[in-house]
Amino acid sequence: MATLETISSVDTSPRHPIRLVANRTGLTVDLIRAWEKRYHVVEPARSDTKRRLYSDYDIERLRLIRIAKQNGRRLVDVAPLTLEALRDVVSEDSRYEVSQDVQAEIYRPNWTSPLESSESADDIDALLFSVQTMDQHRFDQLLQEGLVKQSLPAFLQTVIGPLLAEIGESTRLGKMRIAHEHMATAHLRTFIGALRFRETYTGNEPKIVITTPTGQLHELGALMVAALVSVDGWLPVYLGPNTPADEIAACSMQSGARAVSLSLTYPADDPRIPTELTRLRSQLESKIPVFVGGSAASHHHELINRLGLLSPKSLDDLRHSLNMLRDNRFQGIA
Amino acid sequence: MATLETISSVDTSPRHPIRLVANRTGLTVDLIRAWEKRYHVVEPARSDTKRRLYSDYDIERLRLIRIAKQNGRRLVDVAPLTLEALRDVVSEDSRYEVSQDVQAEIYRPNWTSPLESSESADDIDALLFSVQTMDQHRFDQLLQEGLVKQSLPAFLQTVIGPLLAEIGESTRLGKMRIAHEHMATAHLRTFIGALRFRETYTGNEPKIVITTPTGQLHELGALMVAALVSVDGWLPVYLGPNTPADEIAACSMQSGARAVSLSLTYPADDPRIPTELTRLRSQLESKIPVFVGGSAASHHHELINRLGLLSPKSLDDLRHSLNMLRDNRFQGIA
DNA sequence: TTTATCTGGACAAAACTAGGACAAACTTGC
DNA sequence: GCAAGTTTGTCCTAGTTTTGTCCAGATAAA
Repeated sequence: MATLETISSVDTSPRHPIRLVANRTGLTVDLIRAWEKRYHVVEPARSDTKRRLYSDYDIERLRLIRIAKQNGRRLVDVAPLTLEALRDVVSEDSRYEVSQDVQAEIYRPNWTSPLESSESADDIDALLFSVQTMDQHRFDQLLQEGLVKQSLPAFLQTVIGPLLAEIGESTRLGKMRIAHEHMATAHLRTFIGALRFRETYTGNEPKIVITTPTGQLHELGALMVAALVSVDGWLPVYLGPNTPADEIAACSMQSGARAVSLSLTYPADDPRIPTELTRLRSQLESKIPVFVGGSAASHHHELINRLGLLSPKSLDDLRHSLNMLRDNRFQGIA
Repeated sequence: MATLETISSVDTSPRHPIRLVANRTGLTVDLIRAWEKRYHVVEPARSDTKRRLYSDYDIERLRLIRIAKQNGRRLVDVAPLTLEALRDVVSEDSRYEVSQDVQAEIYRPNWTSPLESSESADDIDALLFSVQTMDQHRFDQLLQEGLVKQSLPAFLQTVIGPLLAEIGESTRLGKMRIAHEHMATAHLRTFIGALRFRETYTGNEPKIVITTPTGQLHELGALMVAALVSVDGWLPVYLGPNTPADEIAACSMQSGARAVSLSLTYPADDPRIPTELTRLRSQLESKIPVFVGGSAASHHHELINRLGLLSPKSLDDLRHSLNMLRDNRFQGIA
């Protein structure tokens, strides 16, 4: 499992002119030079005409030093530190004394994947670090970057899922504040929500209603599903969290949806869940499959089987089933 | 919208005269020739009378080089790159920074007065209709169009605000289903959330923590405030809904926020509100103003006054107070 | 004829470099 | 609490490199 301490390697080849460094770090050109002159904060390579050439490593150091300064550190103190030491300092400054009354709210991952490459672990570490330091801009940046590196489904499974799990766990254990979790959740909500607009829209896509049932307030799992299925040519009818069974059924009928997907995360043992699922199944046409996923789905294994609902084991499993359904090769309901 | 990985099968047949290239790229004719002379940025084919003939490929390269320059790259560095390499460079840069020049071209806030109310009313009707017919695509389209017609603050005040009120009222009266409200809310959440990314980020903006207190689950009001204040040069630290007072205070301190803004909508008479507001005020430094807005704020008028909180009468009122605060001319707390 | 483009070169603005000055903010010693 | 020293961001000068614009005279296109 990813830890906060792992350091991701940073490119040290010198190639960036000073103006670009200023743009990226938010420092002025003058200031970067002054820091170099006085404290050798960074010693960039030079071009053959003496122009400064900075590496990614330099930029990252400057960025962190800027944050350290904002946290009240003195330049003399942080100037000689290595990148790793700087990260520690910034992290320490932003870490708060752990609150004693750790709230019982457990944020569980949705459809967590066991697969986790070391590369993704680095990404997750960087993301967690930016959450702890409340560096929102960096957090968004890392999300954008991560998405470029791999396909959307892979990104959701190897980065976003584990990230949510780690944030939830850290918050539960008191290693992270609830405020940090809130910030991360709000940004992820925006980020994942925006993903759906990248897809084309022809008007002929089969529709799928995606939401969480009454009492389930965490919507990120459902939203991930919405982003995911739109890749495979479905049009998600996304209703957000906390939708009563009657409304899900009514919406499915009005929109002519071919399927329904629900996400269960917290609380896992909400007594309303059996009632709601039963109502939903009875009001929907039987040819419309209902998928139930999320970390709390396993708590209702018996109920799900009894009602003839479907419980995909992973996001990939869900995609596969939906692809079959879309192509009329679906035999999920015996 | 285009897919993520557009394959670059750009036409390389030479056919465009230099004037057209200048118009399309935004460069001057002289400059294009100078770049060719000095760095062989593009080596266009020639007509039989020595006229330069550029291909689509050339134009695309010139366009990208112009952007790379605005991002702080030097011409010598980017001139020899292939189209693909240029795309990589530009996309890498755009993830890390927002060039002021480029941004100014894209987004010029025009402080025009809001359009006539009858026009906005038409927009709202169209939006409501698309909600009732569950036409998500149309709904998004109308939101995008509406934003183009007027400035962001005006749009939020004359369209989004009234729209939310109307949807809430319709649902309460049973004229609209809960499912419709959910769908609209989910889409608005995505839409407004994405608005914040249009703004530049320099790292020097004063911060403002924006959220709703414990028990208040509706976040759209708070999110609107976040979008709004970012126009005026604030950096919103957005925590989503339902944040305990202790967490708001801790977050304000860690992020070094200059202000806090809360949104109260439903339930209006939640008994936790007085406790939470009192706790928050006592834990925050007194120099940090707390703004309390939203439709339910008026229910707590007496409490707000007693605690020395601020209750702006409108979004404009809030903006005005924040502008004063940002420029250190704030005298809101007597 | 009028307008657009060509070549080669001149020139000026902008950006970068090095070194240093200065004032505001912050520390330290008393 | 005050004075002296230190730290730190900003600005200035002067010289160099890079980059954008302009000009003149010639040729081609409209």
